[in-house]
Amino acid sequence: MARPRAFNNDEVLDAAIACFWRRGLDGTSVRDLATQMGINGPSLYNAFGDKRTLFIRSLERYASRYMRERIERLERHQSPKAAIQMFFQEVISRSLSDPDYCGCLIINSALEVAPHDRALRKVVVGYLGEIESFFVRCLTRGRAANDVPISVEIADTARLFLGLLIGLRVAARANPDRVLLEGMVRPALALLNKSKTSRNVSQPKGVTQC
Amino acid sequence: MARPRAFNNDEVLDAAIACFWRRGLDGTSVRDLATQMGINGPSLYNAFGDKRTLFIRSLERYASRYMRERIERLERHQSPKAAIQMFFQEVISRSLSDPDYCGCLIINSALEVAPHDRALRKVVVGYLGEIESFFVRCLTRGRAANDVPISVEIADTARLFLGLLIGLRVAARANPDRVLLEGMVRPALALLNKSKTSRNVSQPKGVTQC
DNA sequence: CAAATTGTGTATCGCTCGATACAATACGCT
DNA sequence: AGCGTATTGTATCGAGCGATACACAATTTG
Repeated sequence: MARPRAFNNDEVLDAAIACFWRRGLDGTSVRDLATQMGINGPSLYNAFGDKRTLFIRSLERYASRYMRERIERLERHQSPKAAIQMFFQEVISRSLSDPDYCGCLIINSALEVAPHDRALRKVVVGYLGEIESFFVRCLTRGRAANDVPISVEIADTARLFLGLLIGLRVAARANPDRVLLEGMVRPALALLNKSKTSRNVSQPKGVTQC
Repeated sequence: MARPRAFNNDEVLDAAIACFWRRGLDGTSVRDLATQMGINGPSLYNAFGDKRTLFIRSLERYASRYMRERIERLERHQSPKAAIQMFFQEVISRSLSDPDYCGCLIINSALEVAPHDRALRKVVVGYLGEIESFFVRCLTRGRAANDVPISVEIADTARLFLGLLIGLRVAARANPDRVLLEGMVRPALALLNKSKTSRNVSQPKGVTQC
């Protein structure tokens, strides 16, 4: 019963995600946002409240479109162990092919905004927890399928993978070097291939296992 | 042969470090800096050029006072393997007792400024390389002392530790939880104790395993 | 059609930012 | 002492910030 919106919320949110992804919350101005979203400042405030709220909405959409998409796709189509391996392989591939050093919006936010914003910290911690849970599920199912060695302590190994993922994405922003990124992941993934009963086969160096 | 400085460069640099540590480069204003450093704006510019140059000076002093201090102290007084273990133990202890969620200035900078500043990126990458080299040295010496299993691939394991350190400090800024931080480190440090704890038999040289 | 309501576009608010102009000040030097 | 020089304090610059006032446009409802 009034004038309708001239834009689609999800489409302009994607533009906002791109802005925050590259420059962070403080590094992105409302003018940048409005320009990239193709709307005017007042329309932005009318639709999303303020910059921080727009950031929260963008972060939530990012989590769905990128993090959860990857997790659900890998869990649906891969074996538990392969899901973990391909998860890191995809992240490394993405990090190396990104000319803007964007990294991961969630992890960027964990460092930029979480320490200074209690509510946003809880949101970010929740997203990180989803990633950790993904690792826990994969490890649990992998062990049930006898595909993950008994020597792997599931809870701590999931935490290791989470920490390594964070380190990987942060390191890639400063130094996106394939040798470094693949190297830091290799010994961790090797934990999943330790032979359970007899000898194991060492991975040839320089080859990304998948 | 003129009016002398009314302040000590190192002392005010320590105050600048505290500011940048808490809020980052963009999050710290020149007014904040001047106030905390106990000097006036023009004195700051006269002594250090501009904010970015002051940040570089602060970062360099931080690297010496904190990162290199820890590395040199641990390498001097601990066995190679214990140096690595205590390194992580100290970082976790520090992260858990820090009410301001400061993290590590170098790692914070890797995410905040490195992607947007080529010169600073090289500086940060250099500092990260020093940490990686510390791990390489410890692992090399530990293996020479028969204290690190032959199964440990030194270069990649050093990269793993670097990645894990970064992930640890970033995660701690968003979620400083002892269970999480100690858990993510435990499986990595366990790599250093593999064949030792399982059952006796320190590795006879010449027997290749894994 | 007219009234009511909501989005849009222009212009701008008050504020803080990084960085300086300028004059007063305090020291070493001869 | 008194000149030369570097530092200090005050006051402020132009630019960009987040956010909004206000009039106009577009749509639904009566």
